[in-house]
Amino acid sequence: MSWTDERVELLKKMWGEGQSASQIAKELGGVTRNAVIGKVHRLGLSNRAGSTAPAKPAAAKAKATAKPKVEAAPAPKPKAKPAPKAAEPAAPAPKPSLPARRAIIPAGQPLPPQPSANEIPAEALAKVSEVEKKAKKISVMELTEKTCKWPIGDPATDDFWFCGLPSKQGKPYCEAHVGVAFQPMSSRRDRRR
DNA sequence: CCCTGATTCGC
DNA sequence: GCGAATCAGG
Repeated sequence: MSWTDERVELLKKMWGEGQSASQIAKELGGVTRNAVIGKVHRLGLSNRAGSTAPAKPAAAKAKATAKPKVEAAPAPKPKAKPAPKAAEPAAPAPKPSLPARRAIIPAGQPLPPQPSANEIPAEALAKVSEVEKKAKKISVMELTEKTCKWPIGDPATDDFWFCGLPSKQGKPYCEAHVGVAFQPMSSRRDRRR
């Protein structure tokens, strides 16, 4: 597969939305997450909201197979960029408004079934109860792709908030809530594949 | 062990 | 330019 204009566009879009490289790769198909990341770098858009490693002072890593690359030109090059990360002119947004990053909550994920019906393993429910005690109680505004979107309380009252705990990979909920949210599928027999 | 992005370097 | 291999961190 090659990086057609459309594919690059989708890449930019998804990356901008905070999608992970693997997710983007999966969506695009025919490419690995490495390819996506590589492309991202080449496109100049690399940093976005805090990622896995927030503090990375771009340390010069001397690897094992260190190539005796004779660069280090003593001549003061104006375009040398050994400097720590600074603002990158890569995205000269002519639009002063619209924050570059918007925590868009895609409605793609299945909405949480209200924790009422369904017979969910007592353990799972217990776990949820426990989790809800230490939930971050975040508001809808604070939801991101990485926060558990499990609603707690009555939406019609003030006693309503979202779990907010770190959601599990790809899932919209945290560990505990994933347990009760995605369990209903076949409790007895019916074993797929 | 799962994941994440970052970087390098042969192609 | 591309991306697998590798690195480094959560």
